[in-house]
Parts: sequence; C-alpha cells; structure tokens
Amino acid sequence: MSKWENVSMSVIRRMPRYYRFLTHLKQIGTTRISSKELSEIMGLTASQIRQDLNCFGGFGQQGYGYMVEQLQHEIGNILGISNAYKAILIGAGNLGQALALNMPFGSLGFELTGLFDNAPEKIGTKVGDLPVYDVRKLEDFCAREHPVMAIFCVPREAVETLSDALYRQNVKSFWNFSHFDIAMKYPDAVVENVHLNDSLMTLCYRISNGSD
Amino acid sequence: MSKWENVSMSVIRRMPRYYRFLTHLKQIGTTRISSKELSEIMGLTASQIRQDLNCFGGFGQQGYGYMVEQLQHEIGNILGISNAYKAILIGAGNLGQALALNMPFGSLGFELTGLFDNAPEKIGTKVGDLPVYDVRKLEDFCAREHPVMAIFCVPREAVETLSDALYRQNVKSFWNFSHFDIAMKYPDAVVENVHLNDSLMTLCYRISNGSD
DNA sequence: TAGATTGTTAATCGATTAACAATC
DNA sequence: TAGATTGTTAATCGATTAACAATC
Repeated sequence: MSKWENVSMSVIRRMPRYYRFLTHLKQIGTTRISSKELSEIMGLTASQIRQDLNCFGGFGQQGYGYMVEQLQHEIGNILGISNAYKAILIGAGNLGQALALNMPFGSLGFELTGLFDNAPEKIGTKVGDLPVYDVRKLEDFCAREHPVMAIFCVPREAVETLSDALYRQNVKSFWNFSHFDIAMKYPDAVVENVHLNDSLMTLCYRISNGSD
Repeated sequence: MSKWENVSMSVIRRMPRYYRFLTHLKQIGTTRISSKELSEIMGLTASQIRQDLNCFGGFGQQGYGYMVEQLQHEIGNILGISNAYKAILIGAGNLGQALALNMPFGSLGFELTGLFDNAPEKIGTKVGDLPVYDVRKLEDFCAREHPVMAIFCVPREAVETLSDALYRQNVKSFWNFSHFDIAMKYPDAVVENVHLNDSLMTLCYRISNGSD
C-alpha cells in the first residue's frame, strides 16, 4: 500500500509546512523558486529541502529550480489530501464544535461524517450541518458507515472505552486531543496527538529559561 | 536568567509528557517508580528517561528509583508551571472561546487576562468571566497590563499587523494557532506553533502510506 | 557554451541507546 | 553484604549539512 518506504517522521512532519508555504507563494504569484530562495523564506537549509523532496521524487530541474504550482500539487498528492477518509468526532463541547466548524476537512484528506456526545442536551442538536448523535449509537454508526478516523475531544476517562469500541469496528486512526495516550494501547493504530497542555507547558519553560 | 543551558528541544518537549504520566501515577497511588517501569508505561527506553532527567539534576536514588510525587513536583518546577505569566487571546471565535474556556492556564504557568476581537457583535460580550475587548484597544491594554504572551486565533492576514504591534509593546511570546509563521519575523521571540492543519495532513499521509 | 541549480553521495553533527561504575 | 537501579561515559544510530558531479 505504501508508495514510499523508509521516509522518516522528521521529513513527513515538514511536508505540510512546505505545502503551506508553496500555497502562499502560488497565491502571491510566484511561479518558480529555487531551494535556496525557499530555504531563506522558511528558515531551513537548501540542502534539507532538496533531501526532503528527493525522498519522494525529483520534482525540480537542474539550473532552474522548482515550479511552485507543480511542486505544491505534488506535495498535496504525497500527503494524500485528495482522499476523503470518513472521520467522526467524539465530544461536541467547545473544542469539538470549534474543530467541526473551522477545520477544512475536505482540503486535508478527510470528510467529517458524524458527531457524537453523551450529554442529553446536545444530542439531536446540530453543529454546522451535522447532527450530534448519542454516543451510545457509536458502534451502530460505525458498522453502517465505516469511518476510518476518529477525533477525540473528550475527557481522559472516556477515551479508553471509546477507543476499544472503535478499534473493534476497525477504526484505527485517531486525532487525539485528550490526555490519554492511545498509541500505547494499539500498536498498529495511527495516532496523531495534539496535546495542547504540553504545548503550553513547553512555551512556559521557554519563557522561563530563555528561548535558547 | 536561564537555570539550565544547552537542554535540547527534544528533551524539553518530552518534559510535559513525563509530567502528565507522573501526575496520573500519583493519582492512582503509585509512590515509587524505576526508570525501567516508567519506560514500559511510556514507550521509551529507560536510558532515555535517565538521560532526560539528568539534564536537570539527579532526582533518583540508586538501587531504589524515583519518588513519583517528588519527581512530578520537580518537573513542574523545571517547566515553570507555578508562574502566572499574563496572557492575552486574540480572536474570540469558536477556537478562541474553546481555549479560553477549557485550557487550565493557571496550572500551566499562565493567567489569561484579556480577550480581543474585531467583530462588533462580540466586543463587550463575555467568555467565561473575561470580557471581549475591541482589538483596537490592544496597545492601550498592553501598555497598562504588560502581558507577556499572546495567543493567536485569528486568520493569517491579521497576524502580521497584530504581532508587530505586540512586539512593540514587548510581547515576545506567542502561542500561535494561525497559519502565519511568526518565528521567521522576530528572531528573539518565543513561538509555539499549533498548526492543526499540518497535524491533520500528517495523519492523512500516515493513513495513506501505512504507519511505518 | 557558461551559469545555475538540482539530485545524490560523503562528512558532520546531534540524539538515542548501551554499558558500567557508583552507591543506596 | 548482596541486589537493584541510578548517574554518566562511551558507542551507535539517524538526521542534517556540505560538497560536488550531473544536467538543464
């Protein structure tokens, strides 16, 4: 299934940033760019940019550089953003609603197909055009709709039971905003953690101790 | 000002995770733990844990291990969570409100002291107990209250002007949820980016190409 | 052709892991 | 004292940077 093997996480995590900068360059009308120029804009070395891109193929032209639009397109393909992986979101609180309403899932390779919560006053309401379902109907929904990815915006205590149920239903990718470390439980799951508390603590450390 | 020099970013970013696991261990009543045991719970090597901790001091006891509560406390100190750095949040949309209402700023080294927005219908309303101020009063507020950190929950286009103004007012730490790369503009600023789109794209890549 | 810039190999640097002496 | 586990030095591994031949 894997088109590219042995690409390190460090490289993968830089790809969306390339995509972002190239999208912006395209918007402001830049058509061509060298690794040197891009490196100055992004704060990387030209060498690293060429190494990163050549993990996936040769997208440039010697003596000339890279075509912005083409490269942006290629990186979009690499990331797989034209997929529409069915995703569900669990926990329609403030954060869950913010994500459901603001994330451009369609441009990021996903399609949000269901919201779930356990609070009676939320069940049946709508967030954008998606209804909030009773979390007790989660397994039924999965059996019927076969989502691929689940977003966790629930308290730590709720995650273990929920992720067990989802894993049984073959949902093995998680975008995890909770404090529970899902990855430790399911070795074959794909887990992307967004630990906002950790991020803020890191910032606190850096303020306290100077940036460098 | 810096208590510890030459601690690498890789180590710093692991500290909040140690803090999180130790807090949980404490809650479930574990009083003592060896680097070996902790490594199994966290999915690291015992060696790495000992190396990481010894960047900041010797918190263990040979032949015995680490006292959970004491170590948790020490890491809290290292991270500086007993500070109350004044923070402001700009952009009181869904995401901004979610952060203002849900983040336990007080336990993470910060105190949220002001919210700002440019939408007339939001100005004057309250989010939790904090009023939303007119973003045009941002500089006045900074001159008076001297916040240290700013949280950006606004569109890319708005960030550059705002961060310039804040930088002039000596706000040089940013928790950045926007797509604008603040760090490139102010070399001496402390910037912690939370690029949710990038995170989701990375997840998409990993689903498309297998986790490993 | 000459100049520029890629793709790729080789060198360096930093981070992780292993090993072990110190010591509780 | 014997056993266990740390703190720390040394070895390994991987990621970044530098160099340069290929080539547009």
